[in-house]
Amino acid sequence: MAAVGARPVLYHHPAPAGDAASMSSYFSHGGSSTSSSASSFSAALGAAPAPPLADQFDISEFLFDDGAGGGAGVPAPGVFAAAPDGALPPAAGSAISAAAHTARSAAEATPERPRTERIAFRTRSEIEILDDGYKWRKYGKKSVKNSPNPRNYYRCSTEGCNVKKRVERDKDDPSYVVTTYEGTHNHVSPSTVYYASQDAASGRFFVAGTQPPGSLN
DNA sequence: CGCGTTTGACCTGCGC
DNA sequence: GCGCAGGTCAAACGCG
Repeated sequence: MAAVGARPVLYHHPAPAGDAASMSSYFSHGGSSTSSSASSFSAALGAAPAPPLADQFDISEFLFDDGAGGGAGVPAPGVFAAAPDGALPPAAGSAISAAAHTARSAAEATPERPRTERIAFRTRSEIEILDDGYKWRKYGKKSVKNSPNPRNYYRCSTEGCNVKKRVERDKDDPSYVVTTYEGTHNHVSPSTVYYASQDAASGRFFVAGTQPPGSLN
C-alpha cells in the first residue's frame, strides 16, 4: 500500500451535537505530514479550494444510510451525488446538511427502528483504512453477497465509545471504497480541529484549536 | 506482555 | 418453520 503518512484530520464544525452531518464530520488530509493532499472534504466545509488531490484519497460521493432504510444496510447511492471526481460542488456543505435533514425526517417517520446515526460515503482510494483521527479496532470480516470483495467491520477502540464502521470495496469499481459510520463518538479525536467562527461572506470556518470552544475556559 | 488482526462459529433478522 | 445473509463474538495468532 502506498499511502501511509497522509493523515486526514477530522474537522469538527460547531453544529448541534447529534446532527448527522456533524456526526460524520469531515476529513481533510493535512496535519503536519503533508501539505499537498487536502481532500474535497475541506471544500465541503467552504474552506480554501483544495489543491490537486492525492491519488489515494478522493471523496467522490456522499451517501446516506441512516438506519431507517431497508434491510441489509447497503447504502443508497445518489442521495448526495457529488461533482466529478476530485471536487465537490461549492454548496456541498449545505447540500450535505439538506441531505441529512431529509434522511433524518425519513428516519423519524419510521419510529419502529431504534434510530442510529449512520452515514456512508464513497471514496476513491488505494487504501481501505482512511485514518480519520480515531483509533479503530477490527472485529470482523465478512464476504457479502453480490460483491466479490469482503466487508470489514471496525469498532472505535476508545473505551465507552461504541461507534462502528464498515469498510468495503465498491463492487462495481474496486478503486472506490465505501465507508459506513454508525453511531456518534462520545469523545474527542486527537486530530479534531474546532472552528471558532465562520466568515459570513465566504462561509469559511476559522480554526480555533483542538479543544472544544467551550472547554477552553 | 499488551494490543490489534484473523477467521471460523455463532446469533439474529428477514423473506419465502 | 426454514434457509440465507449480515453482523458479532472470541480464541488463536502475530507483532512491536
